[in-house]
Amino acid sequence: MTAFTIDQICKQAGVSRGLINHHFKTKEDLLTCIYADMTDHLIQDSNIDDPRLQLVEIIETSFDEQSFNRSSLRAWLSIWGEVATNKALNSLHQSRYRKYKAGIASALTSIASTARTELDADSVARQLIALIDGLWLEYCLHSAGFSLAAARADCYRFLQSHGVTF
Amino acid sequence: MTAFTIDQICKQAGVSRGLINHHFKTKEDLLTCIYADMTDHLIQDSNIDDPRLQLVEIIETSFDEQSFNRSSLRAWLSIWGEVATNKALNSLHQSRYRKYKAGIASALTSIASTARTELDADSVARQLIALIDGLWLEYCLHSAGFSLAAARADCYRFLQSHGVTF
DNA sequence: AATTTAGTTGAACGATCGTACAACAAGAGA
DNA sequence: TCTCTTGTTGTACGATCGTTCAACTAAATT
Repeated sequence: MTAFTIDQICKQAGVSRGLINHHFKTKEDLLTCIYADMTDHLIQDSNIDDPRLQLVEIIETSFDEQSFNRSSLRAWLSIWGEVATNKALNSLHQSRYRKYKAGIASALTSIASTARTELDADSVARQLIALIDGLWLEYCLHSAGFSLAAARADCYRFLQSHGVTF
Repeated sequence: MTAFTIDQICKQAGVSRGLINHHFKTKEDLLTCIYADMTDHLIQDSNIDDPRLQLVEIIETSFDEQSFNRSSLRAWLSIWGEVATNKALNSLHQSRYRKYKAGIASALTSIASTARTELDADSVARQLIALIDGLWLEYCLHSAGFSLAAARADCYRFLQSHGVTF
């Protein structure tokens, strides 16, 4: 049951336990910083104009092996547990999710308007986020027979089924 | 950081700590039994003939407030952590997921053949599972503004976008 | 009636967790 | 040079974790 503990972090990072305690007041603080750092790229204003490429960037970075490999699962499990009970981390999660979803919905609306297709942007954005999270979770939970490439392909297929062409 | 501990289970269940230890050799054993119990309905042979209603049943039971409410999140977080490291629980998860996905893909293929539409059943099944898991996770992590009814509606919209009518 | 088995309790154990703290090194600013 | 801040280490403490175990109750079996 090797959980996401400070000792484990120290061992992997090669630093002392006191150092982490110096930089992060509590473990709640540490988890908050980790969460903020891991989700920064999702809410930053994109420097890409093409809404299609904005969606591509989200999908590619969401399944980037370097930042979201299987070993980061334990961190996310701890964060999710804390989001469910910790008020501060929960409100941070709420606001980030809202902005994240709004950005995707905006890109979808832009694409639909040029393609002259009908689309419930908010619902599709929510579905895409859930799809990304669910696929990533299943990728982490399956040691074999589940690749990041397949997950990415599923996301693209999902968008194509809503008229987003690449 | 009130995790999914035996003490917490005892308190909520109103039984002693020794009783759980008597029925479950280790905590790994307990988590395995919980996992098996919570996923039994997903792999049982359905007594429903209509493949559309099979999918409806999966979606409805997946977002059933009585069995999959927010308080079961901690159990799932523990289980997922164990699936990632524990070999026995991992192989159980693998086999259950395979059967779960195969059942959905079979229903989708059946629907597509009668509707004479093209469909990558395996990919859509994988997407649906990820969608369900992702929506449920987001439902648990959002204290407000996210209802089980909305999650169900998203699943039905997803299926409709693949030609499954209700 | 005697014995075995299953159900149940609570206390005790080692291990590990997050936190607090004293101590030291090094560099910046006065 | 002296002081103050910052970075870093290691130890120690109290709380809590999963596990073990002795003990008791009650039903089932012989």
